[in-house]
Amino acid sequence: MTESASSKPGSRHRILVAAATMLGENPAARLSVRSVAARAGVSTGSLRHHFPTQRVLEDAVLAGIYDLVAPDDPIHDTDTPARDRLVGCLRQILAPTGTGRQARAALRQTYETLIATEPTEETRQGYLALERTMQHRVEHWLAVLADEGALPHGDNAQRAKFLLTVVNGLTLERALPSAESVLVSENAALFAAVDAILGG
Amino acid sequence: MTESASSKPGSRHRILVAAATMLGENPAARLSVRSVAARAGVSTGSLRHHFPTQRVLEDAVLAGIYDLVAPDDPIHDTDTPARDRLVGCLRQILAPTGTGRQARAALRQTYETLIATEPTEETRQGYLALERTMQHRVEHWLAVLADEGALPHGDNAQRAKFLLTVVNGLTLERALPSAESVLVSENAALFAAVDAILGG
DNA sequence: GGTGTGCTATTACGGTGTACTAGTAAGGTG
DNA sequence: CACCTTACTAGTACACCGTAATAGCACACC
Repeated sequence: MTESASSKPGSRHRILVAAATMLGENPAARLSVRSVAARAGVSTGSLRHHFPTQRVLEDAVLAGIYDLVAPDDPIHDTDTPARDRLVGCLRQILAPTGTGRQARAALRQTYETLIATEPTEETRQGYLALERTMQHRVEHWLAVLADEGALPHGDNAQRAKFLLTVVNGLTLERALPSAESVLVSENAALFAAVDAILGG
Repeated sequence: MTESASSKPGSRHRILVAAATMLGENPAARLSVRSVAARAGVSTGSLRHHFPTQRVLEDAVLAGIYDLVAPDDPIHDTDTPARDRLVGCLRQILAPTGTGRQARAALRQTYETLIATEPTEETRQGYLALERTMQHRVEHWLAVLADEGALPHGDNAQRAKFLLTVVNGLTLERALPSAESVLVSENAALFAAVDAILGG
């Protein structure tokens, strides 16, 4: 879809892929102005022109990381490590939330239908159904990883529940104010959660 | 107990009170080397001699604050295992949320002041201060556990952030409909999160 | 031709944490 | 007394950070 855009060597795009790559290599990377600029082969001034502030850069990376790193369900892409795949899948769940105003709007939806007042039995069942599909989706991913030996056999239901709790926390935090961009800590949280599953 | 120590005008103590005072005046203060050194009337070199790294400084002042405020914190109950203690402490910050209608009311509060509309800068700063307090509290718990060897030394800030993300997820889930009692899966999630920290 | 306009590179400023060196005061030991 | 060791302090220096300001370049448009 960005074929015309990628045909142009636009440095904005290169900056984004550089930052996303760095984050992929090291989830706790700092994405400093100079390091990203150097990686992208541009100068800090150029970077600052496209992304006036660090927050803007990080949010942009966060918004675009899915298209750049996880185009579609990557659970079967055995080229990349299992943990990266699982993190990518979880991001898929987290993606529709968006950031900033969008995240608040998304939370507004669930708040008004489920929390503001005692939900009707119908909406309640609707949410529970959606939650179950999420649960099943995550469990499916875990089953795939377990089949290929990347995950010791165990209570995948409980594991999935834990992962969804983390995702819920990130969803809430996306709508809440934050001192810095959620990008880094969110990435770290996802990897920490996945490592807790895979390593334990 | 430090009466003899406080009788000596030792700069170490002055540094601690300076840092604590700054944190008292503004919970979001940065506690930079130069600022607390200037506040304490010492040089950066002197500060670095007593507190070789910034983390040591922050942990020291955090320990001082919380031991002075809450000396009977369950984190110090060395009779029970570390993971149980940490889970108990996390429960402590999860407790005021309540369950059911109460949890929805609690979430309603934060929703209306922070998410429903773009929050004012004042409320934003207020929330960020509160979040920082939580962060410091969890970091203090982790520092205590690290001191007694139950937790390998590492990036406690990131660990605390992860734990708070899980707590946020649980608070959200407390307000959402759930098929089973939240307490069971909640317990599992807390232990899973704590084990992810302690075991990794 | 001019003249904007978008993009880039360079440089600079103030901030951070940390490392290093020199100097000083105290306290023991010959 | 002299001497050395130790704890402490100050000052400076380094590398990095985010951001702002400036100047140069290419290209479209009138």
